[in-house]
Amino acid sequence: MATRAEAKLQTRRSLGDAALKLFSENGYAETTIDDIVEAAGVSRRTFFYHFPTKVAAAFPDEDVKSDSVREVLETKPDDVDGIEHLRRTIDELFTGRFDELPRLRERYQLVAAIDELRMEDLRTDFLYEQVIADYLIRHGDGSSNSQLSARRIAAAIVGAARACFYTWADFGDAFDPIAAFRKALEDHLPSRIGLEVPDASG
Amino acid sequence: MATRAEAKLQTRRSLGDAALKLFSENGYAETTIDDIVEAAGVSRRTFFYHFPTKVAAAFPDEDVKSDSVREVLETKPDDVDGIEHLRRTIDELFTGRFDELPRLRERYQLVAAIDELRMEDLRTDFLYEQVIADYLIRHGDGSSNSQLSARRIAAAIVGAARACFYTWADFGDAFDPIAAFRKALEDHLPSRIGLEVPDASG
DNA sequence: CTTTTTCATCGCACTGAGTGTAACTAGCAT
DNA sequence: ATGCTAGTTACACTCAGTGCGATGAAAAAG
Repeated sequence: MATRAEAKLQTRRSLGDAALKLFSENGYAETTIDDIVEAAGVSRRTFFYHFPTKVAAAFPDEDVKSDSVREVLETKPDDVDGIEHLRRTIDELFTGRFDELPRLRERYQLVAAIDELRMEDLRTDFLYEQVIADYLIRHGDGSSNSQLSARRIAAAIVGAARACFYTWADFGDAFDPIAAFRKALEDHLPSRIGLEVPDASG
Repeated sequence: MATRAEAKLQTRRSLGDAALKLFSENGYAETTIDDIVEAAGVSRRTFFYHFPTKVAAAFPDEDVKSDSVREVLETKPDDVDGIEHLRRTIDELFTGRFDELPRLRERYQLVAAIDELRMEDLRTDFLYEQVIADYLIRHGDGSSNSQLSARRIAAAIVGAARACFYTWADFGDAFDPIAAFRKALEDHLPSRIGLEVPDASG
């Protein structure tokens, strides 16, 4: 065992791997935390040192928090338009998730199959949806229609991201999720900040 | 106490009311099921006879299941087009939720404010999203782009419904959620079954 | 009106997720 | 070498949710 940080990461990986393996083999409900820690060779309490909940073990690399995205959105460079800044941020956020191929696709096939994992995925999706909606609402005129548009756009974008992920989990290399998402982003993001049409047309 | 059915409904209402009251006053995590059943004057076991989980008590009138929507979708009349049948079904599903005004808006303000309730709301939303996506996928050509379009459309529609609800919870009578949703439905549903453009333009 | 069945309610004991606390120990900085 | 930090551990606890069986009154059957 070398450095402390490595050892920590090691146990986290062990727990995540064991969890994913047991979830896929025996089912989510049928797997207890005691099963996971036994397979990983650590104590029960250690599990909760690394993960706040049972489902969280299935997403051990989920580090990007919605708060950090909020911060990025607030530090807009002066030379880019507000919508363009948003577009770039979302684009990076989406494409950044594809760094750790190919285990990602295996994971998402499992996420698509297991209810509880899909719900956790949906939970984080919704956090991003809120961040985007808040950003658009803040740049709107405060009217109900402006708020509605903002919420619709945010939901459509995040929903499109989810659609890309699941279609990719289904079709694999025959489908390019990044290109598909970029197209969706173009479709749904208005060209300028004074928005009223939630779905732009080419 | 008259009929058994009335008494049952009475108990269910008591539990739902007590839960909503305690959630809003003391917070969700701070409210235990023992608190709820004490306030409602029934036993702990009775709670789980009426509701499968703690969150479910906040949605005591949620009877429409996604399975029943699936059935409706499968019994398409011959004289209407597939997309039109879908449009009508979704429209009815959405507008049907506004039958029990005005307690609905009060409830949704709470749902918007409490994380755990929003998640439960999102859970049912996603069930509908899957039903719609499956319907569209079944009518597609089986290609990855067809599946992607189906998923995007379903996500955009259900997301728009959610946007309408939350905007309505915020603005109240100054905002007409039904009209807003009908417009969203027009925007996102393609005019015919051979779909390739996820977002139609008027 | 009597008998039988149904079912909403209740009590009890149990599993499993998640937390608080405090102790231990190996890596780390000075 | 020494004190500090932080990953790990054991124990005890709360609370959500389940299984099972009992009760009593409404409802149906005779």
